Amino acid sequence: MIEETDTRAPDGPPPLPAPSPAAALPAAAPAYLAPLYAAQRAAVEAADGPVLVLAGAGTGKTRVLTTRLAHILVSRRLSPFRLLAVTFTNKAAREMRDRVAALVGAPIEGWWLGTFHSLAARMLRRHAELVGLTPSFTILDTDDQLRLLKGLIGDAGIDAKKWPARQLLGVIERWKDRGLTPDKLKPEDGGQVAGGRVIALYQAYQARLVALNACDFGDLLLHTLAVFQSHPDILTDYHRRFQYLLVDEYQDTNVAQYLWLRLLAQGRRNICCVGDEDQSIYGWRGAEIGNILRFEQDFPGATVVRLEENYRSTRHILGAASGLIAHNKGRLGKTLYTSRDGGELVEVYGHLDSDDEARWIGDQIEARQRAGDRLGEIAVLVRAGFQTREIEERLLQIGVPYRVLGGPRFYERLEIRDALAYLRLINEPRDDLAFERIVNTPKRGLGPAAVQAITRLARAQELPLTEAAWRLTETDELKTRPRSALRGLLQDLERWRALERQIAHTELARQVLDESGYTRMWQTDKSPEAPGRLENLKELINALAEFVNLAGFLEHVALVMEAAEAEGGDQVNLMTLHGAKGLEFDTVFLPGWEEGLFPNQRAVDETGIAGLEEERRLAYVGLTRARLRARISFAARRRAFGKWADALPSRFLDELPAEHARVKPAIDVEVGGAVGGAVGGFAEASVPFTPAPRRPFTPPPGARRSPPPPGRGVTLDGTAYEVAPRPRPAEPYRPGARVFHRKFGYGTVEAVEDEKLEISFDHAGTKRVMDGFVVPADQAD
DNA sequence: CTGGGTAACATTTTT
DNA sequence: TGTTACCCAG
Repeated sequence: MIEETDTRAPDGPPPLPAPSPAAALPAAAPAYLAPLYAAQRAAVEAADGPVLVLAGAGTGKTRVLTTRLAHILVSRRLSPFRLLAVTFTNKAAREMRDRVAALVGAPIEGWWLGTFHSLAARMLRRHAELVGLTPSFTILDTDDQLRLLKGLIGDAGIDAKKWPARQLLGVIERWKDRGLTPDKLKPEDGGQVAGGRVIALYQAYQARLVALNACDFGDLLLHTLAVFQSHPDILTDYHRRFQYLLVDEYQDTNVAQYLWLRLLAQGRRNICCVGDEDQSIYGWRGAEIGNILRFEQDFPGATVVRLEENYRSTRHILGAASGLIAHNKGRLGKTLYTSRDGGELVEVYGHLDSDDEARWIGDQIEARQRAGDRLGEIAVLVRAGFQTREIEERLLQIGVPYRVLGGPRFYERLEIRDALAYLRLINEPRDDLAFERIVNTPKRGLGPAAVQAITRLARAQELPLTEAAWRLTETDELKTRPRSALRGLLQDLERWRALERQIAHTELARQVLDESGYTRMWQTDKSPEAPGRLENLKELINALAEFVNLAGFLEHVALVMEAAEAEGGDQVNLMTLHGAKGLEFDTVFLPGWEEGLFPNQRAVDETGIAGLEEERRLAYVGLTRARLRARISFAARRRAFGKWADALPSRFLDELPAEHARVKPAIDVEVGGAVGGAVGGFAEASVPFTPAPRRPFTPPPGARRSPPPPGRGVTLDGTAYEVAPRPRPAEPYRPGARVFHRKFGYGTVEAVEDEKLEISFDHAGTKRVMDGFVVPADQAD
């Protein structure tokens, strides 16, 4: 039987929140319950048994989640040790920790809170031997995985050109997402991938991981799952421990995670999952939207609570988003409503090309700034990371401060990975990947030939590379020079390992980087990025200081560490739509709504209608990030791989309800209202999958392109144009002069050499530029 | 073995 | 356009 607290609005205006069981609470309800409305309160108070909270965008999900945890702790006088809370990102985990602490009035110590991966890693450290690992196992990242797999692909004689490691790793990871270890696969599951040898490759890959005493991300879940399944006593222990389970972003869980949760929930059945099927955007990573759609079958007797009152966005934004998402099938169906009326329509702007679009975004942001808005309340949300470049360039040029969220991770940087490889190798001598990475970094004369000799011996005798290297130094196979270089490295490693027990790990790290010559390598490097790399290494040591030991730090790095948040201050936020989930801003720009880019062509090609629906959910997520205004835009041509490519307006534009969205001309023209069709009439109404004939965007009459920068190019109609640089200045520039460059912004002249200038730009580094391309700073337009 | 050169290639989204 | 992979000369 299903008990459902339903606060859905019938047709017409939303009713007052219906009285719910929660309303009958004794008068002495705790203060933290007061700000909740009925459905929220129901979600908080339905503590026992399975609970599914369907939380629409902006309905106060986080408040419900945190209050629920606080409520369980307080009302049950429960020890935090008895809680297991799973979030999707580390950031979400931190936020939850802080907010619960604020509600309870004290920091909560000792509860199991984190991502699936970090929680699973924590468990696996305790039971590593049961799956053939030691507790100090290494967690590999994508780069390591790829290098490992590349080696195996070569060994198996698979054509690496035809089967890129990336793709094969994708196949293996999707299997892992579904809980499929090699033994669970039938030969036909491999199909013709890698000439029918993927499964064998998968097997070899797993065998290598065990030999390296390593795990990839998927293994953290799968190994833990295997432990639960083969050791009921251990599972029972966890059942006893965890009285309440809480899962955020349930729509983004994959099968392996689902199985993991189900096993843990078997004990007490107190599992609360929170999610929104309309915000499921990780299908490409193996997320199964079916998990949330099926919750009531999986957990019979579940209480289902719907949160549908949106507190975030204006009616128009909500209406536009709802109209769009209504085109999806396979929903549980929620009707979000808001009591807030009015507000601006969602505006749609067409541009001639992506440069214009970027320029327009810059202008709009400056206008908001003039209107007194904070830049931090503005976000530009793009489909793919590369889109930020053009926008960044423009913002740089006009001097609008911005930050890019979710850029490259800290630990993905070259120098950090190198440094970590040293530390990993000290921590785990069997870590061949780390060994390979640093044998010849910095250069010590151990090139391909030496490495090959080590590898050959390691293979023949089934030894880790470190061990094989030791033996090799005792033979005369290597010439004396490389041999003594190798011996030197091995002795250093031994020494550092011994040192680890004696000195603080931060000091150890510093010494390792120093004595290995790694620091010196960057100090003597004169490339412009070298100073930054040294900076990052310093930061690495600082980060290290926050951990009790090296092992703890290495785990943190693999699972948690993110790029340092860009320095504070009031800045515009640039990020991908995926990265924006869970955030909100007053003003949101959504550029690049073009067929092929958004919806993304590959998503549609690879997964068909499911992919298209996921793209649509992504659009929904984007729109619902906006509190006050959302501005969508598209361009008729966009730079791709440095070349211009034509683009058609996204079919999603046609799906925006006309009463909530309006097409606006982008540049210098007055056109009244919509041009036709649902919103814009940019395209024929599209039926998913019959790629409807799409009409190219024709700019509104009178649209004026901003003047092209000096240089050569091709205009929209295909004719080549050439714009001469401005005439040479009458007076030559002198060092110290302030100048402005169209692309790089403001800067100071460092050196003058005939008509060539060396300019140190405020935001774009030092460049050499012809003087005709800059103007004195005070003459900048 | 190293470093500089050119050619080919890539862009979805991330724990 | 920007990065990486491979090739050749020193």
